[in-house]
Amino acid sequence: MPELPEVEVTRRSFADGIEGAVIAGAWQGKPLRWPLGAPLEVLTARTVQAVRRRGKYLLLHLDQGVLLIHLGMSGSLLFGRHLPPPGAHDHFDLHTSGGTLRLHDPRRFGAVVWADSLADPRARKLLERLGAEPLDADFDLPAFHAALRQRRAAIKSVLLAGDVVVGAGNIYACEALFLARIHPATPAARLSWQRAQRLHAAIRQVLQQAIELGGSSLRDFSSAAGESGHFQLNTSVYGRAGQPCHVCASAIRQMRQGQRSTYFCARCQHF
DNA sequence: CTATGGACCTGAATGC
DNA sequence: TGCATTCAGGTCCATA
Repeated sequence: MPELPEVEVTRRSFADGIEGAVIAGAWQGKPLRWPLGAPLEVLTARTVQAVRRRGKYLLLHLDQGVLLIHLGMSGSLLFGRHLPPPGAHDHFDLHTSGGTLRLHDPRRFGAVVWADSLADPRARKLLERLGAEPLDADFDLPAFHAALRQRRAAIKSVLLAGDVVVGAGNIYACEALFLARIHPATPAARLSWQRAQRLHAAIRQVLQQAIELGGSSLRDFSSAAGESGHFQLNTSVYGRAGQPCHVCASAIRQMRQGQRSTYFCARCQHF
């Protein structure tokens, strides 16, 4: 479930508990998407100074170096003082004086990567192509519109690529386009200033709202501790193929764009 | 350079 | 019931 809102809610859920803690050691299970890039021992005795987020990456700033964590498609983090032994899909444990941070990731598209600093080529390779932070001031409309004008690809694909603006994955890209009443297959370059403005606002609104909703739902997810606890998505279009549009009641449609499902309302969303 | 399709991996849901 | 196919919230990489 990790798009920007879920990553941000996850970050907030353990940042206070781990900041200032000292790492006692770390454990790795099966390989993740990329190797850590250093012996596990580089982490030992380091202090976690801050937990930040860039796009869908979590950045654990240590007193020496930085740990980049990505949740991939199926990853989630658990933080606690007394975790059970790692299960089949737990692949990384960071033991600290404040508790253990555990990466659970059945598909293993996630990653934990160590770098000397954010200037380290290993970190830069992962972060340098990322687009604007949608909830920050640097996500400004003129730059957004200018970037879109240079892309002939479908706007949905451009959003997913994450090099114009980060954070909206398959769910929230569909939701934002619905809110902005833009057809997902519209070439990005064809969006007028006004429509880019609607999309700009929609992206922010959808992500911000999901963070607020995610807070309560994730809390009950962690208390369920591995139980059914799937949090309820309140979507307008995503996953609603065939169901009536909440605005116009026509059936929500599903199509394929770049190997991903896109959901949209053909009546509300225009080219 | 941009755009597109394949790759990575596992489990759940669907289809015959 | 059993087995095969499809699909899933991401993104890097090779290829046109």
